[in-house]
Amino acid sequence: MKVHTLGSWEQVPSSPSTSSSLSSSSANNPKRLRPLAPRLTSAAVSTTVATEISAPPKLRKSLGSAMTAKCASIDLDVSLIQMQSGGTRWNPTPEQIKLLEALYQAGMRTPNPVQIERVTAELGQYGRIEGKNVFYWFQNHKARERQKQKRSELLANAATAAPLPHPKVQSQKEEIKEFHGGSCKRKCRSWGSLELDMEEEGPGDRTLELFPLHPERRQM
Amino acid sequence: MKVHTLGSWEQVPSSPSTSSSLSSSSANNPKRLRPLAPRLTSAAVSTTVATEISAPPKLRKSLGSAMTAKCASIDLDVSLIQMQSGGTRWNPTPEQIKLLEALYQAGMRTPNPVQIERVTAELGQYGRIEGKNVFYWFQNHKARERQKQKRSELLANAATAAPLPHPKVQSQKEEIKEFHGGSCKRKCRSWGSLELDMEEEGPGDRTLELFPLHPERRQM
DNA sequence: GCAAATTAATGATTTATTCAAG
DNA sequence: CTTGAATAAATCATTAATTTGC
Repeated sequence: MKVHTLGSWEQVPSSPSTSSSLSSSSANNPKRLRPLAPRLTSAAVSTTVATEISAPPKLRKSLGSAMTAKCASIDLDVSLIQMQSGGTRWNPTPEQIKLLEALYQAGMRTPNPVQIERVTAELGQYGRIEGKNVFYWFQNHKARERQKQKRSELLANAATAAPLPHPKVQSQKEEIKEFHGGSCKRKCRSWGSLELDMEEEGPGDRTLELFPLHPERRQM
Repeated sequence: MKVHTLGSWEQVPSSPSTSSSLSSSSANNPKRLRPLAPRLTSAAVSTTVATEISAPPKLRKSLGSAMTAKCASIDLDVSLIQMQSGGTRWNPTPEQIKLLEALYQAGMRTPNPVQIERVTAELGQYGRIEGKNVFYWFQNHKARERQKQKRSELLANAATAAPLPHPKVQSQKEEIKEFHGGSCKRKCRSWGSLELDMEEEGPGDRTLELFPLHPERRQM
């Protein structure tokens, strides 16, 4: 059965839509992380594509009214499906975070589909989670760790005034590169469909979705 | 149902864990080493987290009461993963390219899962193709068109005024920012589950109304 | 104490770069 | 050289944490 869980793409246009805002996105604010204050006033302007769903102005994740969303040609009421489970973004539980960090520390960086599946399954014990969350988490964590480090490095540099040519911390790049140069070609993450086969156990809110598409078959 | 079609992957389970051998980032490399790190730890990373998150200084949310310090262990043993290597890369046929370009010209830029499905199915008539190919094609095409344009722009500029030794551009952000700041509410592609049931070359002749690709004129 | 207004974090997408097959 | 594939950086968007006025 395939549940064509339509990509959201267009959810409930309910959110206040912080539309424009300043966006200035300050070139660089060395002081601290970007403040980035999203003005959350009720401006509601967006007017999305408006091909469908003329949802109520306000209605977040509280499925109170059943708006018969009629996207494209799917008759399922997506509203229900969507609301109950993934309307909002993933919010990791402490346990999940702990595990993820442990894995990160152990060296995991860009898990492949299989790994993602496993991790997801494991973390699923502690709360709702999908493969993409795992993937994104690693992406973001990696990037932000790097960011953090870079920042501190810079700070240290400035403070000491004695710029170390080679900071003790030398980035994994070296290592990786070596690795690659050594033999194979780039590793390739591949977008597996990698679908978990979970049934509907319980209120199950697992909308299984992972990577964008499913790879068909080997070509060639 | 459930097509565990693992995408192409090619993992050589050889790499020794290299657990936490990360070093850090070299501040500046003239050559910009490429991090790139999918050679993931394929060692069994057993992580046991027996941490009872009893009461962190700042309780996150209503964590509920079902939190019984569970112990979790994730065993990642990727050694078995060795799927058939993904072979060669997609090589579009002229027909496919034609269609893709037509779609591009018609305004398609970042197709959502459903669109990708359709396009893939359609193009599948002319040769093997996977969803990711479609996705990548649009990504690349968009980027390269932009690149091209920028280049010509720059060239024009150079002709009129500055010598401009390096063709290296660095001001693309300007434009993009402007673009975003404009008005749009980002579209959001969402990773739909979008699962096709068709085995291989499923639909011989899907009449499928061609890519809607609505004139929605997304500002993109 | 509480609820709106801010701010800090961080999840989710998009764009820019880079690598390498053909 | 062209371009499919993949990752990193930048950015947008939402949520929790914190502050503020009552």
